[in-house]
Amino acid sequence: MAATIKLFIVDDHHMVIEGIYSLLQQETQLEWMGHATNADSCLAFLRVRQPDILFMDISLGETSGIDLCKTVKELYPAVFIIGLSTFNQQSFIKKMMEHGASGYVLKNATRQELLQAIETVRLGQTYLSLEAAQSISNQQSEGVPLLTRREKEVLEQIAEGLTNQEIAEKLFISSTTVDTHRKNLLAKFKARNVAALIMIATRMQVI
Amino acid sequence: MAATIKLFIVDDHHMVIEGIYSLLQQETQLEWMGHATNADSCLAFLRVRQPDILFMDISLGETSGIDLCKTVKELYPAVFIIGLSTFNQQSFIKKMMEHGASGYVLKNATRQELLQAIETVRLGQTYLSLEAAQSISNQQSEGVPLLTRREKEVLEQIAEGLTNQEIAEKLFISSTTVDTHRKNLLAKFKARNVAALIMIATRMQVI
DNA sequence: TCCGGTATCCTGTAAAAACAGGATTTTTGA
DNA sequence: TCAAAAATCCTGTTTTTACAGGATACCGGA
Repeated sequence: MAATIKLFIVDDHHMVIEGIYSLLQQETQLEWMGHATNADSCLAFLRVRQPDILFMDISLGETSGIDLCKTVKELYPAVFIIGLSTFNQQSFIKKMMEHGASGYVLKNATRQELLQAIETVRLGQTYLSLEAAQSISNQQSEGVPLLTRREKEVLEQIAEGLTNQEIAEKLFISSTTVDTHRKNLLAKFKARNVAALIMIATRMQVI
Repeated sequence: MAATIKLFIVDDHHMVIEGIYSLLQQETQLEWMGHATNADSCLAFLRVRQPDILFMDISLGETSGIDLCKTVKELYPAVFIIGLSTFNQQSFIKKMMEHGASGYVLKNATRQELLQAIETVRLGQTYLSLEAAQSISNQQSEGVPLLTRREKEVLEQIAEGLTNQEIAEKLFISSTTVDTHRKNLLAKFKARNVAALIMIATRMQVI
């Protein structure tokens, strides 16, 4: 690598901060600018200086990493963000990427993986750790049925626990119409009943 | 402290291992015996040598830290175990304690907290990190309801889309019993119906 | 030993969902 | 503009769930 790459990390777990420091401390081409343990102090730091790459935990106590990711990208588009998480939750990964993250590594990543992620992201490319990549490519889009606007609305209301009658009143349609949509939803998701429907839909991140 | 305290850590996240090493490396009265990234190699190590204190992650990939905790305590009652987790999940903490853990710290613990935990546990007392203690006392309010073994089984089957009758046959019980469990599940999760139940339960990562 | 929690089972009713098999109107994109 | 897709609405029947209000048996911990 040519120039020094400036890094910053925001994570509410000291062990993780120390761990990532420790794993990368020998790399002379990397410069640690510091760390923050919450969204506010991270933003406060960024107002003064910006790193090239920002490691960001997905769950920052109260504030979600997703939100912070969005904010940072709006204010400082040049900062590349790499998500950090112990969860291999594809929904989180997806949302972070949608909000401008450039990459994603799990906290059980090795030194090699971290370096690879930094390299890749710095070039403006996307890095997904192996497990994360698997997780994304596996389920998603494969087998996710295409829902109409109305079907999605009805599905959300069902998930809220409303009955057909209640949904009908809420959406100003007949309960038999709701029933039809329900029927179509079950067919599209190949679900036997509403329990399986909600289960499958949440797994597919439709709701 | 008088004698050297021997430590070992089992955690499947490199960052956490590096982090805890890093946080405690300056303490001369502490001796790191090493680390393991899974239950098997941890047990393999223990067959040869035993630490005074064993830091143990609650989620070790496939194997649960809960199980490992139990096994270790059966084989080596003299080893004090301190649970480690990013989750502030009261049920996990409780289970670990029930299975012989002497303490519990969250992964966002500071150096001081870790030292305090080690000190306390070494004396045979119980150490719960502040947040963990709060979490235990709070419990019900906004937390995940405590499910029994059977309720969890039934919940899983409901999520699969099985009817009461089918679940009954599968678990070799009466369908009215399944109905009772279902009733209790709805009450515990404060759900109006099965749709809301599955929604809430998945959100809480119970299923 | 006794108590509380768990698990089991029951009867009965009302409500809701699931299933079958339609039809009509509205929207929309090639 | 015209067909396809979407959204709307029926009438039924059957199955399942939700809810009410019980009872009994077992087991592990105080």
